Amino acid sequence: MDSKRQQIIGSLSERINSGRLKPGERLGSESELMAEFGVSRMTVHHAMRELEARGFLERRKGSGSYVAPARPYVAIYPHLDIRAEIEAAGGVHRARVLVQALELAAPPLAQGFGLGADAPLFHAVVLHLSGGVPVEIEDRWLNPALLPECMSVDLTRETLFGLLMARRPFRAGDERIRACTASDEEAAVLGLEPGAVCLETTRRTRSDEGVVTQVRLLRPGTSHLEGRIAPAARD
Amino acid sequence: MDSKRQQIIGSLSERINSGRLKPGERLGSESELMAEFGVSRMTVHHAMRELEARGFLERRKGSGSYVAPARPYVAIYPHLDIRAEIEAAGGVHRARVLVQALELAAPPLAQGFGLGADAPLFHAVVLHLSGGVPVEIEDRWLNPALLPECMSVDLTRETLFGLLMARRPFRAGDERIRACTASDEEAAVLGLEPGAVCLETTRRTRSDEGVVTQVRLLRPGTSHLEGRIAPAARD
DNA sequence: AAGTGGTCTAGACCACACC
DNA sequence: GTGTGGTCTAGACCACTTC
Repeated sequence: MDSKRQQIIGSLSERINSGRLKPGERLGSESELMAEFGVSRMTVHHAMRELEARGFLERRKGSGSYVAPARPYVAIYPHLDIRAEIEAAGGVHRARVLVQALELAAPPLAQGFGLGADAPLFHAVVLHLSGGVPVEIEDRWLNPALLPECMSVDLTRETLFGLLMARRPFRAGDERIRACTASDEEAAVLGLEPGAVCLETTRRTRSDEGVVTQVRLLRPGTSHLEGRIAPAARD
Repeated sequence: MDSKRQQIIGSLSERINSGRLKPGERLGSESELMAEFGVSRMTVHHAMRELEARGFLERRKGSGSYVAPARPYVAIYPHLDIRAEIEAAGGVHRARVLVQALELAAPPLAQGFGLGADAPLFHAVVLHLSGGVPVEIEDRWLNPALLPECMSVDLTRETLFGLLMARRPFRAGDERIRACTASDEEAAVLGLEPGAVCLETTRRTRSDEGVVTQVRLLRPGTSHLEGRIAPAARD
């Protein structure tokens, strides 16, 4: 037996999802729904409040409750942690460390981190393999102040992504995906023909203190990213 | 002046976000918080209920309220109308219709739509241009029952994406991104060298009644997709 | 048995929108 | 002024977890 609140939520959301109530249309007032469902006002109120939180309704004080405009859709990709991705696919993750050093970065890169041109950045290049097959080159720059142990970490056992998530949860970031061809060196590392087609992801994550890390991920073009489509979250 | 509910929400979420309360830790009971904040139980209750809905808390009847485990991060790509995307970039959208027909689809494709092999599907191939420059080939299959006017639509004036979004009879879907090379025909249409690198997005959207549409979007490799990184939404 | 969250009520006062 | 949603209260009963 559903609670009364759930019955109201179910009844109203059905009217909206079925299209019988269209975006912009007004619902009954709390008093009207109170009478219709035979419950107290607070019960109606909290049911509608929940529908508002879920993005089905917009409520306007002094005016009424209206069906919210349709939300845009987004594609959601959970591809952030290469190790988790490989293991989810039933593979075994291995890593080969190609670079792990403190380096003076090119000025535009250093500027992105809000550091002077003479401040060294941590630079790592790691080849990730699934069951011995190369799947991704990770080329990462990192503000060493935010992960002091970066030079002593064994990157074959831990991913920088995992470390960063545990130590330095970030707030937000942006990402770009494009198609490109591998350089001779990259092709050799990934075991591809020179000039082979690749998928490149560039990502930058920020916390309150500035840019945390910037990474370029290169995958063979034969691999693909898988995401799902859903209505955009509110906020 | 914040409402009491907002003060409670702010106070509790600050304790969680600052890390003073860690995932899994127990919060005070409703009665304790009632005393701490000097409000009635219902006020505490609804504040915590909202925090639970936002994914900060987990509440267990008979046990207590606990800080929810950290949410994983995901990359989020907006689903944009190619036309809106071009215009947002200051370009002028033009379309060239290469195919607009009802066709008998290959059996695996028809099956995906839950239709018999003898049921025709709507098939459209449209080249989208920005200021005369080709930016995308849209190759779409569509259940004609869900968009009856599909054969009479002027696809140079309206995008199928826009039409479908307006009707939005779909609930969810999946999407794949990969790098590939253009076929000779595709390269000619996009104005690229034969075998040029491209970015391919394949998308399938479903409603309660089955697959609504399946589309393959092909862009020159020089273009890129832009997304953002954020904590995964609940649900 | 004691404590927890889940639900519901009846009543009250408020700020705001609309006419 | 009337009606709307926003907020808060005090009290009640319930189902569940924990001991």
